[in-house]
Amino acid sequence: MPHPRLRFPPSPTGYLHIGGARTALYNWLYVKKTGGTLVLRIEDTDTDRSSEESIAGIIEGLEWLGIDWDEGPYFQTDFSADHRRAADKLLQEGKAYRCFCTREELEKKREAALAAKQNVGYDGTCRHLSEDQVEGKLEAGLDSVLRFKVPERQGKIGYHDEVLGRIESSYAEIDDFVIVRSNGSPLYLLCNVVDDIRDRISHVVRGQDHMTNTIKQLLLYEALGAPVPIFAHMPLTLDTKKAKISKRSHGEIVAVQFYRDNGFLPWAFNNFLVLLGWSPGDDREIFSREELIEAFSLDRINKSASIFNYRKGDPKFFTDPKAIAINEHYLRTIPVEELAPQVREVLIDHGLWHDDYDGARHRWFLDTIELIRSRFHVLTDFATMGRAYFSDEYEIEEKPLNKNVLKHPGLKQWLPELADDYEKLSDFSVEHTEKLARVCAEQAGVKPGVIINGMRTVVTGQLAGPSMFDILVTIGQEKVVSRLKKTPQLYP
RNA sequence: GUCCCCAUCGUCUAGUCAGGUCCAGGACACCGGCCUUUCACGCCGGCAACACCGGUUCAAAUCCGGUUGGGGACGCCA
Repeated sequence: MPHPRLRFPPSPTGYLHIGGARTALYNWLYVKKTGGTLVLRIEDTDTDRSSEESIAGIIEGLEWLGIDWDEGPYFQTDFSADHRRAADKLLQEGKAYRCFCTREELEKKREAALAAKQNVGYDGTCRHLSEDQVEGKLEAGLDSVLRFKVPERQGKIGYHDEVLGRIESSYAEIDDFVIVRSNGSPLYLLCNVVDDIRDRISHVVRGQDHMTNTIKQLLLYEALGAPVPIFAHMPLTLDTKKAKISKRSHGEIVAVQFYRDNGFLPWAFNNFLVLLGWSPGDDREIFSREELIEAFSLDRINKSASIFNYRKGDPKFFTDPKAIAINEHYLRTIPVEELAPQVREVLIDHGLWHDDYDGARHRWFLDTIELIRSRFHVLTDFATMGRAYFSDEYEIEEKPLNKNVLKHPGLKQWLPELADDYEKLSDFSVEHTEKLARVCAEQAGVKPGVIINGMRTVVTGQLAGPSMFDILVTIGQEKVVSRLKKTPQLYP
């Protein structure tokens, strides 16, 4: 295999969802590993359901993930001449035939078969129509579709799947499938094969939901006289009720965009996705881009479906806990310089950005991220839990307000007094602020924790956070003094 | 109904092809402990699985058969 050529062929009928993203990722990884080419092909032949926004959304999603492609985007509808030519050829060569069965008739038969618990496939009504009969119906102006004529052969057809091994199916089990609509437009099964042949696709990596398509497409490759590519069918991703995840039934939680909007690091999300159905064979779970490309292989893709562990209404985890765990791992461990631009974006979005964070206060900005990030899970936490570091307008959370402030009425005096002391401090350092806080506690006759935790609540609005005196120094003398002096306003 | 695929902790998974080193390893989640001004990080410890039945074998998570369960497909969608 000199130069692998793979493709990601989304249909633009909605946003990019995690199943599609994972398929794109696996294709991308294989291409990167083998030095191959990735083709992006938009399969927009379903004109009723395809939309421009959807195309934009899918491309945006791929770009956010960092999944780039080498060719395309191609649009399937731009190649309809190819598809029609292939269909004509099949008809001419007797490998396809006109079928005049109406949708109504077909639907009726289908329902009857289902009700009688009979096989539901096409019964071949039009397969043996004589030329005269076909002419007659055509002259009568009847609509017809083109069906592929599955060869009448004994035995089985099959292929080697890189994930699943040998897959086969009896010829007798395969129904004559429609390849061209009555309006003349060719359908997926055909278009997809014609395009893959033209694009010289060598490897088809797609979901297991395509397995029956693959069997039919094998026939198409043969009929069109083209070599078949290598196939690898990935396991599906199911929900906790073991239903296939879909845009329709799961909504935004399965949309890639949701993860971008909720503070995921793109690479962290890729890292989560790749583990849904693949593992390196050892205990590693966190991979850099280079490590993952190096470790990836098709034959280590799992055979069985994985579950996207999203529990609706879970108060603690807004999505799969493992996804969050991986994201927070990256959030807390990547070089702060790498994280800073992404925090910057979030702060801009929330109106918390100051330009001097790029200039005079850049060091401060980096140090602040370093100080607070170990408690955060997603980027947006910098704008919510971390708000008091970047703005004077922040909320005091109710729980710490009650527990750390209101419970100790004395703080009404102690904290402003401490603020006076802090104001006089010429060296506003961790050592000095701590010393004064402890003196303050001693004079008040309370444990240092009372002063410290009261101060934390007043200064940050939060129940928990980094070491208190690091916070003070980070937020700065002036702001700390001013915030502490306002303590009495918190009491009713 | 027919065909295809799959089956290890709650979840993601290692181990299955080349049977013994597995009374099954890791991660997440959960529970406990240490650390600590809080919370988190970190560290230490714990809970927790080979779907079932039969066969082959000295030996089965691993091989074979069956059962059950789950999923997918069966469209003039992709």
